[in-house]
Amino acid sequence: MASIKDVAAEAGVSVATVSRVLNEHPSVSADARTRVLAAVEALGYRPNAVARSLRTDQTHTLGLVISDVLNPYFTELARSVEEEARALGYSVIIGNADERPDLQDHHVRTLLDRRIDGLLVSPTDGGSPLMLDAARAGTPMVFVDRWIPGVDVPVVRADGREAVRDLVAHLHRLGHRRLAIIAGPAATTTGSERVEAFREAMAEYGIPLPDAYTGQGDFQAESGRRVTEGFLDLPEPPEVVFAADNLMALGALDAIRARGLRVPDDIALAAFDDIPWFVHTDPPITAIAQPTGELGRAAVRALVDRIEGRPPASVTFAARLVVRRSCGEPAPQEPSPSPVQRSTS
Amino acid sequence: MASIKDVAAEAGVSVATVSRVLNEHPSVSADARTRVLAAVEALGYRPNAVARSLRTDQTHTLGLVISDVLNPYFTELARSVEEEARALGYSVIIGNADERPDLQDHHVRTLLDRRIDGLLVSPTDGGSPLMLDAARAGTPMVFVDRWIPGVDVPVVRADGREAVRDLVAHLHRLGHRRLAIIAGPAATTTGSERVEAFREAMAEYGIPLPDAYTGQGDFQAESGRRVTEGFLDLPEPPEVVFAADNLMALGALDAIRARGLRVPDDIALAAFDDIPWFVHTDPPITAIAQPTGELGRAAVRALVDRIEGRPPASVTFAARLVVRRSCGEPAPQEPSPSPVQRSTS
DNA sequence: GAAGCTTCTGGAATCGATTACATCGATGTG
DNA sequence: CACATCGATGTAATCGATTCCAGAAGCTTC
Repeated sequence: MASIKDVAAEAGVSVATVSRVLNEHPSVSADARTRVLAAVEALGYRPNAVARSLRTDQTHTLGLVISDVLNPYFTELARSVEEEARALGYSVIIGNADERPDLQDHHVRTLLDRRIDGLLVSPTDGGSPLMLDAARAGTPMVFVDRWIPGVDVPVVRADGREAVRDLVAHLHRLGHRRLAIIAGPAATTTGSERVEAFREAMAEYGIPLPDAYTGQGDFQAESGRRVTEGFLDLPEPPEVVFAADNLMALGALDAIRARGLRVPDDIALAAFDDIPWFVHTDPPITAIAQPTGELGRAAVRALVDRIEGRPPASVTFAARLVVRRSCGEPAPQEPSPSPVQRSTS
Repeated sequence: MASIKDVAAEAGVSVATVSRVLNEHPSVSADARTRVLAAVEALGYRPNAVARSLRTDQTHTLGLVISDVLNPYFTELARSVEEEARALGYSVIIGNADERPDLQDHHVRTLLDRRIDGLLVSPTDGGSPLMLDAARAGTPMVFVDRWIPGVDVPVVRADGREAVRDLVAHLHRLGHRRLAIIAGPAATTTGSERVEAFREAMAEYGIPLPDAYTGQGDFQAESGRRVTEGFLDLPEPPEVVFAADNLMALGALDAIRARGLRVPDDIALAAFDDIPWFVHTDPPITAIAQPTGELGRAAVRALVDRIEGRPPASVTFAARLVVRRSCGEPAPQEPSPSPVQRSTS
């Protein structure tokens, strides 16, 4: 592959001049510029990003470490992150932690070794020493969706508290009193916050959340199935199961279906994180929707602000309840195209 | 961030010795080794992958350019690719083309600029000059899922011909005669092949595939909706709609639902590419399943073979029909956990 | 016509690693 | 004892860019 030296030779100038042309430095004669551009064209030359990064100490690359690519929520997040980053002149390298701290560490390490300019993380756990050290050492970093308390890193996330309260109100209005939750890992903020919000909202209606109705999941479908089976085995099973993410809701649906039970007649179901398929499941699932695209874009902007020396800001969006039929009430007319719509930018 | 020089100074040796220790070169004294390792530990030193790549001309990185991350099929593909690559000591950088040739080009260019060791592509179109040039110039490359005819690049894919024949047999047995298809872009192999296979299988039953029953989609949900609306507007609408991918099936479902029609009573639906959610849609959707994980892993192995100087081989897997209720017949008992199962490696 | 300014250009240092080659002391061999 | 061999180490070149610095050429200006 042609290097800058080849271009310089072909154009009859020095490598310094070639570099100047490539970087649009003002003091290059028109003549030299055209000769260089012609040589670039002739040789099909493309600058070596590796060499450039070594010299400039910038990779124009962001790392994004997410907890699970297979989760449509994170997929959409990743897409919007890449989109915004591209618009700002950055590439994105995605690391999929699969909810495993060791894998998360692997990716963080690999990304730091590559000297990415900044890191976007949705932590799987309380934060490994590696990540905390990096943050302390000044690696530009922003938490998105989930965060780690006590670390001085901007957070871009959605607050579901209000929406959870709306959900509990909705359930209460439908007459449900025995509400159960499939929680996420307590080590994640989204894992603990959603239970907290649920418990608090229930308290407002004087409903307790007994331990038996609090199942420990790990944000994966399989755990949703397991926990739901546990609920169904109880002497007095809950009337509603609220899954703290969409994959656990899928698992719950599997478990309910395996018993031959029906939603919402035998048991109601709701989920955190809305996805297009929820419109077409049997029945359509009531969910709490996050402005995922906004989240991703805001996170990138905050990170790039930090990288480029501007003060980054934490941002919190609001989530909102989307009522469908899985909790009992006939759904209101849903504007048909909305949940499938995608930004086509 | 500490460099190899700092480590050398700290350990009281030359950078060459440090490098030797790091690369497990045999001729290093035990004494020097321990001093270097201590210095590495003390400084928290991590080798700069950028500098290393520049010198060795290897990045230990694969590029993966897929057509659409939001499509669960490609998400799963990406996941298995990363998994296998990691096992073989490589990282993966994903580029999402969003079914747009210009974006595909952007990512191919960026990846080549970064001097990735090899490229895995599921082409969105017939192949831009850039990609073809790269292949011709000797960049290790493997096509996965989709490919470009006439280019000397190994292909790892699934052959759906047999499964499509099974599908048509299934539909015929149920009494359906007016079969329509929402095709993918003709520029993609999967776009044209699936229509071809469908047409041929129908021919075996003496059923024609009129133009009015062949809708042109682009593998996105919106096109599935649009095409399906066209079908429903026909004086004699089809009895079955077969969507060439899962997102277009989602769009079709939207369109059917918006008209207040029911599946399969008013119109039957089937899709190419099976996803976990198809078990829980209303009704569960009959689909053709690809061994997606196998595909990803085999593609990585072929690419790494090529990179490391071994002869790479094309591989073709078989797809299989998964019958559910969306075409009319009561579904056979489906082993409950299977479609949600994930490789936990 | 000399001095002082621009404008353009090239030489060379530099980023952080790897690695060919040279060196040096210790050991083995005839 | 002289010489070859071997293990351990350091020096320096190198990868492909960017960029500081110095110098050449062309203009102004007095």
